[in-house]
Order: sequence, then structure tokens, then C-alpha cells
Amino acid sequence: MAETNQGLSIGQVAERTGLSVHTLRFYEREGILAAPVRRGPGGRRVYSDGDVEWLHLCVNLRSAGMPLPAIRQYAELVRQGADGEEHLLALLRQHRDQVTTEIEQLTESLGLITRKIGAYAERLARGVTGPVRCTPPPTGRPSGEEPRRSWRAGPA
Amino acid sequence: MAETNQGLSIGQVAERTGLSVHTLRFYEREGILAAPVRRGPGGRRVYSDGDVEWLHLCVNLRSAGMPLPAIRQYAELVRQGADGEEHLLALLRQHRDQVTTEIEQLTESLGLITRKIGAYAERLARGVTGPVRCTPPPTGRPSGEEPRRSWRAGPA
DNA sequence: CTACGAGTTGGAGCCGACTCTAGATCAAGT
DNA sequence: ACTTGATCTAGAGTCGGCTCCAACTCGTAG
Repeated sequence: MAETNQGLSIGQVAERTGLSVHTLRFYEREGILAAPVRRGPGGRRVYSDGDVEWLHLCVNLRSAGMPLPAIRQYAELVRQGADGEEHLLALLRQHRDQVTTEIEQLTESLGLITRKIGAYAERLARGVTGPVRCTPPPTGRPSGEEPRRSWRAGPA
Repeated sequence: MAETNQGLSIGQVAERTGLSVHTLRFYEREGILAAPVRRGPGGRRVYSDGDVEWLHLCVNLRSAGMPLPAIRQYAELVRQGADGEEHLLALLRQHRDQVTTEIEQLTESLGLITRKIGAYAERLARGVTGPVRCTPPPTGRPSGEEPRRSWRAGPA
């Protein structure tokens, strides 16, 4: 396990990050990587452990719904080193809040669907038929509410 | 409050669902609506309260990450009435599970990012500089883990 | 030397979910 | 009658995030 191998091929990295080789190249083109990937003889990408770690983080951020532009921004800040650290911290905090509200949203959704399941299951059990009155007590949002434009991160 | 108005225009529905008129027409074309929308003189759409309720549900499902094909399927089952109820219930349960694991995922992500924030904040506080060792104790996922292919619902 | 498999590049294509355009029609107000 | 503004239809365009292709280069094994 102490095998801190110095240099992985794109295929190997694909394996251990769960991303496809296509996606890895794509991310690189998109400036998602914190540092430019080293190239071995023949121009082949040689990924360091740091790269892989970074990619794991990216996968995490992605699966938390962070769009590529935001990740790129993050990467840029990391590249800048100390200069961007404040900003970087702010970005992370924003992301955290984003995820938090996302979780709240989903939890709410979960409640709704669970109620619906309950209603349907009961109806089925007693053989009743007809449409189910589904929405819970009116949430009191008459209008003027935006449909939740996820994220937002300045253009590259 | 007792104003159970019989028939809303597309614009009014857009207002109270948060969807754009474009999207409303789009959804209709896509077979997302449980019942065909009535048309008034001049061929204009006249939405019933039931339609609006249904749309609210759709908005909810969407924001919980359910893709349109799955919602269409749902709508089809509702159209079939009693015949599809078992299936419908199954679909809802699947969705619930989906959302549940999604929440788990996000919660995990949240933990990671929170740890990172802690690390960065501390470093900044004490003026240290340099890259942060970010991944938490190796999660023990050496490879062979799919990158989480969300949903899946049969083709239209 | 040759063949093969894994890499490389740039660019095209695809999918989901909207989003917008154009041109016609309609309903109401002045 | 005319204008304004909401709707209508059909279809094209956009955007994010991949996904795949063609054509070429390596390194190694036979």
C-alpha cells in the first residue's frame, strides 16, 4: 500500500477516478486541472499522485453538483497559490452553502413523495380508485419565485 | 380564497408554477401532462386547477432530479388509471430511494468540503502557505466504482 | 520488421432540458 | 379601426457535459 507510484497513465487514472479517458482529456482542455499534466516521452500524459488526488476532489465537487466553470475557477485560484486563498476559501464556503440548501430541498421533496406513496399504498390496499389529491397544504407561494437557478459562477 | 377559478391561461400558470410559458408548451409536447389541456375558443390553452397541481408535482420531481422521460412514464401510468397503479407506486418508491441515496451522497460531499474549509481556514489563520493535503483518510475505494450514473427510465 | 494495443490530437456529434424566433391569430381597450 | 399584448404553431438554437471518431505515434513482443 506504500506504493506511492510516481506517474500513472491516463488509463490508470481513469480506472482509479472513475472518469473515462475521454473525460480526463476533456477536463484538461477545460482547464479543470490544478497543474498542467506532465508529459512523458512521446507526449503522453503522466499523472502524479497529486493530480489523482485533485481529480478525486473534482469528482466529489461534480457529484455535489458543482458545474465545471466553478471548478475551473477553483483550479485557477489554486494555481495562484497564496494570492487566491481568501477567495478560494470563500468559494468553498459558497459551495458548502449550496450543497446544504440542496440537501434541504431534496429532503423536502422526499417528504412530499413519501406522503404520496403513503396515500397510494393505502388506496391500493383498500381497492379504491381515482386520482389522488396529492399536493400537501398549499405552500403559500402565490408567484414571484424563481424556479431555482442552481449554482452560478462567473464566466471563465 | 374560495376562488377555485375554472381555467387559467398559460401565462397565469407560468406565474404560479415558476415555469416559463415556453416550458409549459414544451412539457405538453413531451407528454409530461397527465391529461391533455383543454382549449378555449381560438385554440388557447385553458388549464384546470388539477393541471396546475400536476405541474407543481412535476416541478417537485424535476427539482428532485427526476428526468423528463421518467416523469412522462409517470404521467402515462396516471393516464392509465387503475391499471397502472401498482407500477406507479413502484416508480414512486424507486424515486424515493433515488432521492434518499442522493441525499446521502450530498451529505458525504458536505462533510468533505467542510473538512477542507476547516483546513484552509486554519492555515490562513496561522499564515502558513502551500498546498493543502486534502483528501480525508483514504476511503478505501481503490477502483472499480462507477461514477454514479443517475437515474434511468425506459425510452419513451 | 511488423503487428498490436494503448496513447495522442483536434474536432464532430449527442443528449437532456430548455429557450428563443418568426409569423399568424385573437381579445380587449381607446 | 387600430394598436397592444398575450397566445398560437413549428422549428431552430443554446448550453452543459460528455462521448466518439479519424488519423497518427509509441513501445513492446514475436
